[in-house]
Amino acid sequence: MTVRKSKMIEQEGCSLKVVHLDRVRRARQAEPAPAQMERLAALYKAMGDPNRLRMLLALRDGEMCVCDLAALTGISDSAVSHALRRLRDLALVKNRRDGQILYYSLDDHHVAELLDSSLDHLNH
Amino acid sequence: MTVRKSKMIEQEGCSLKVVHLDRVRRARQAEPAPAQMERLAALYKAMGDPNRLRMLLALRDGEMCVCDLAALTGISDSAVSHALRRLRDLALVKNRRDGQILYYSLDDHHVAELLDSSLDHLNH
DNA sequence: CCCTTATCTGAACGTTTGATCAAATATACC
DNA sequence: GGTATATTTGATCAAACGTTCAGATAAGGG
Repeated sequence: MTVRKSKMIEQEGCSLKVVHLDRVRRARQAEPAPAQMERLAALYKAMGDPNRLRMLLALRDGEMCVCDLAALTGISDSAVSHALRRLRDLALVKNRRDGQILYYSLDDHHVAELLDSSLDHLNH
Repeated sequence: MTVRKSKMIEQEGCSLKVVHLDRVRRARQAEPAPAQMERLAALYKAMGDPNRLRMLLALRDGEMCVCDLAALTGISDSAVSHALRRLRDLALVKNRRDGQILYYSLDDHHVAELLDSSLDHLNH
């Protein structure tokens, strides 16, 4: 039964083979809370899919229905619905029903700002 | 042989079943160039993995070697190396060799700013 | 030159993902 | 009620993903 290096580091009890333990400790302390980390990673992962990203970007200009988004992305209504549910679970979008039609929009202006600032950074 | 709805829309020649064709057209026009879209999605996808995200966040405070990042994340050196290659291919990180050790850092201040602004948005 | 350390590479493998299909639900209109 | 439209749901499946392992490469020190 071998004790793994990384395991030992996690226990903070050993500096075996780690080149800059101080640096690692500092990084640990500067880390956001695990819950925040997880949320941020989940957000990025959700936005990391081209179709979902297209939907989010499109919704910056106003609400759209499932059908519209299917037309925009070229995937089926069902696929769009699945994608929207994921975005809704992450509180990135919300919807409003008008008769048979569900209109989706960005949940909150922070989402739009996040997307906008990312686009800004893309253009150096 | 059935012609699919979305296919027809892509050809801009038909409004069959699409509820708001005007809205879809507008979204299309407002879309960033495909190359930009792909890059943005690739960036988000890369940052969407918890271990890669932790590495990027850690590197905001200064360079670290592969070993350090393995200690931080708890995954093997090899896994870290694979992850770093992916981040390097996307120009998110760069490295500098000092003897046997490779020091990795964020490629550019825009990367740090992107991460920082995302963290800001998390805190409403 | 051999040995050690730090990192990289490629293959393998289990897991997750995103799309599709068929069937279910919800709303509107007759 | 019945039919039509809009959307959701659950199952399924191939493709993509992240990790690990074993072996390769690079650099330093005896």
